This record gives sequence, C-alpha cells and structure tokens, in this order.
Amino acid sequence: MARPLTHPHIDAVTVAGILHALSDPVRLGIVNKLLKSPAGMNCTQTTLKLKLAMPKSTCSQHYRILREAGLIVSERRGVDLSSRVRASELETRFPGLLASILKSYKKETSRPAR
Amino acid sequence: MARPLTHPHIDAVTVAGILHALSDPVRLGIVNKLLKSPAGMNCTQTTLKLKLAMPKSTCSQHYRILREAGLIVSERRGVDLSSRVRASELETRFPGLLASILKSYKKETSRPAR
DNA sequence: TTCTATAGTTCAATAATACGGAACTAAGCG
DNA sequence: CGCTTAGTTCCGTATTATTGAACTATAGAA
Repeated sequence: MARPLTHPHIDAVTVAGILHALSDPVRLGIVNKLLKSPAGMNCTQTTLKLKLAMPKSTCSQHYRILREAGLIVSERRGVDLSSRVRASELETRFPGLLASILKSYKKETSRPAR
Repeated sequence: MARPLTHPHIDAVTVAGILHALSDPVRLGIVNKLLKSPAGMNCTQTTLKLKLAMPKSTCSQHYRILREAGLIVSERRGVDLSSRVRASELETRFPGLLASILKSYKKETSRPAR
C-alpha cells in the first residue's frame, strides 16, 4: 500500500458502523470466512473461497470498509495483505454482538433462505 | 397512505437487510424506543422522544426502511400510524440477534462512546 | 540493479441511495 | 364540505458505491 493502513481505536468503534460494514452480504461472507482462517486471508483467497467474480478494486474497497469499521486488522506479509478479525477486542467492546450476527448469518445461509 | 403498507414474510427477512436497516443511528434509536412502547408509536412521537429535529419525509422514509427490512409492522389507527417491532417473529427467525444489537447499542449510548 | 510477476490501492466516471422541501392523500371532526 | 393532523410521494440535490484503468509495493530471477 502507498499509505500505512489505518485502524480505528477499539473505543471509537460504533454499533452503527459495524452494522453498516456487515450490511453487505459479501462483507458478511468475508468476515465469516476470516474467522475460520486463523492465519488470515487476502483478497485473492477471499474471491476464490467465496466463489465470487469480484474485481480487485471492489474487494479492496470491501476490506477497507471492514477495516475502517474496526472489524479487521490488515498487515502486509510479503507480497500480499493478510487480514484477521479483531475478535477479542470486539468481544470486549460489544460482548456477543459479532457472534450473534454470524450465528444468524449461518442459519440463513445453511438453507435456501426461504 | 395511498397504497396498502407492505410487510415482508418473516422467512424473506435477511440478516443483511436487518443490519442495513439498523446501520443508521436514528433507526437504531427508533427500534429501541419502539420496544419500550408496547402500544406502538408514530412518527411525531418518535421525533419528540428521540429529540430529533427531523422532517416528516425523512421520518417516513426511516419507517419505510424498517418496515421493508421486516423489523416492524405498521397499521393505521385513526389519523396516525402505529408501528411496533416484530419481536417474536424475529426472535424465531434469528434468535438473539435483535437483543444482541440493542444491548450493544445501549452500552454505546450509556456512556460518551469513547 | 533491472526486469517481471503478483497483490493491492487509488483515480475517475457512472450508478445507485439518501436527504428533505413542497405538494398531495387519508382520516376524523364539526 | 372545510379544516386539522399525520404520513406519503415526488423530485432535485447530495452523498455513497461500483469498477475499469493506471499506479505502487514486494519478492524473486537474470
């Protein structure tokens, strides 16, 4: 990246911000996948794992939104960027919130949605 | 209203839709207030109780978004419209989700947010 | 170091949403 | 019907989102 990545302080994270970041099905899917990937995951892997034909720029924007909402931290690892969910910090700030959202997301996606 | 109000079937309600509807601080506040008002609440009362200088059209739009996301049901009561949260239906579809979101919202608003 | 490939970011133009004033519609009352 | 209250709809403006193209960063090869 040109500029260093900015991550908000956990105390500056807001509920509305989190909900907005997760109000996009793609971003919900990304966070869900990230939680299952302790080693972190980059854009390319994301596109592959979610089976989405998504342009690089779009993926980059989704990650930026997740980052600025305080949901993930990203760091460079050689050529690519690795992101992971700020799970423990978020759990302290808003106990149970993320888990509850993802639980509902899984219920919704585990069956034909209707 | 001109057209009859449309409410989605509970099975058509999505997590992303709910999160989007609640990603606006005003709508989060509305839902929070509605849950404390079993008799329902209309736009004017909402503006008063939330102490927001909000135009009628804006309030109407917020209610429409909450309605279309499946969060509330609205019905006419004489001159005004009364809305209430579809609490039990939502609880069945996405157990704990709404409660968890509002719990976090309350935590955030109970102190200076940082 | 220079070249090349890989991974993301930024820019800019277009598309989709949101905000809010003004005009319109519905319901109740006299 | 005329008046008042409560919301909705229309529509111009403003903000935000999408994405192809160009640019930057890093690692490895020559």
